[in-house]
Amino acid sequence: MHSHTEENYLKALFNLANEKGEVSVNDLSKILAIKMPTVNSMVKKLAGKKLVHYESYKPLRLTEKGKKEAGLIIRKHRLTEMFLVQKMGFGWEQVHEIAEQIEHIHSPYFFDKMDEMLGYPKIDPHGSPIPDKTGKVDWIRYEKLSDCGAGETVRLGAVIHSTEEFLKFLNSRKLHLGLKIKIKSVESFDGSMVVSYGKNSTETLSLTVSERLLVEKIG
Amino acid sequence: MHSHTEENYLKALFNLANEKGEVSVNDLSKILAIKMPTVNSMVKKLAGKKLVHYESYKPLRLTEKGKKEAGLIIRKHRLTEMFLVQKMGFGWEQVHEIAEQIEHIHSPYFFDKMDEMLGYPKIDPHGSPIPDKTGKVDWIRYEKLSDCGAGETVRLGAVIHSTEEFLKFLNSRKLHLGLKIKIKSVESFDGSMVVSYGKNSTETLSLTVSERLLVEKIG
DNA sequence: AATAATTGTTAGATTTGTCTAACTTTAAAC
DNA sequence: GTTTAAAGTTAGACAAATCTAACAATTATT
Repeated sequence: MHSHTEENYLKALFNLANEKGEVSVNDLSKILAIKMPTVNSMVKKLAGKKLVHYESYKPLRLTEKGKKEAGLIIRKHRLTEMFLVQKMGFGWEQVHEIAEQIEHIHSPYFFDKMDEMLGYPKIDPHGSPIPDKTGKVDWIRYEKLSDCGAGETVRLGAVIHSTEEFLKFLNSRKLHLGLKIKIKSVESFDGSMVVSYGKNSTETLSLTVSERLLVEKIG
Repeated sequence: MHSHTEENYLKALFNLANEKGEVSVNDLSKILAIKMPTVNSMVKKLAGKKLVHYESYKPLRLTEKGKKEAGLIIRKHRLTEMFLVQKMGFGWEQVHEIAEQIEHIHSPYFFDKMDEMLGYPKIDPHGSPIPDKTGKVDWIRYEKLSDCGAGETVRLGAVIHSTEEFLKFLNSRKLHLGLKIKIKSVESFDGSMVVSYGKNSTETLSLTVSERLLVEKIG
């Protein structure tokens, strides 16, 4: 089908589009750690395959075909992460690197089997939605914890920009998906939040952290 | 570490050496479906990395380093096959293609976890030995069923040249590892064998089949 | 032993994905 | 509204892994 390399470009385009809206050659270059001229020639190649809409000096956009392909790769990535956590006992902070490689495996049976064993999960271990078999993503509308106010109670639904570093930090604070969090107060000058969750503990979360936690309001 | 391509050459060299003793550029070329000049330049490159002993017009030999690297790749392949069969419910005829891809994943944790979940298996689903963590293989000395005689009773220990086609054939005859087989007679003119196993069944196995079944004599 | 067939090697072209250097266009700053 | 900075593009080089064509060495055949 597509090369390992092409798949990485598609995936990066997909993810960047969902984070920032418009995607530039420069963004792609930074995220992939590949120089701009290389990216430029590659997106032209992808445009030739009708995976990307490309016009000089204009933002990059995936075609419908490109979105579907990207969605299917991300599906493999997220199913793998879920499998690694649920069936192999890895921590949510350990699975990205491995899934990054396994997502390129070509074998419908393999991923279908994972899906089946996992009971057709809708989200991955970080709360991100798993695209369906057509590559379509069912976006869950969460809001950032940082956009919530004092007195509100929320449930932690997903984590974004989930680097190993950040996930280890969350582990150390016993912060996990599904956790009910009460916002006690918000410091207006630095945006830090005092919250409580779990065993009566009281914790302070910096804005850097609360911006990366996606929640739904409850009660 | 090494490229995907290099790993495939090492694995092929290792397997060929264990099947035929000496390995030629031509053998490698055929097994990898890569033209001889390409193979020639590649083995020189591997020689440059001290993985292969190379001299013009002489048979190819893996160095100790090469054997170790190859053993570790084969370890990953066979652990994966075992995992797919034991933990994911695949049939022994379905796992080769998938393992062929997963063997190139770089992640000690991933394979260690498989190993642990499987209880540190010594053989794969086809009876081939799984190299240890240093890449060393503990060869099991089986003999071919075709080398056994009438009246002998044997246990099926391994299958060689196990293509999907062949394994499906074995499935259809209910032939599986560990099965006790009694040799009733051997046709001298074509080498075919009349055997019995399982539920009193009587089967005839062609030489083509009995040459690919490795057994140990029992009682 | 001479000849034919097979195997191995060399040389040079091709593709993919990368780079650097130089130039152009668009956007930002003053 | 110039000028400067950032982003984008073009051109050309390069490494990895492949190929074909031509030639050389070894092995097999008669």
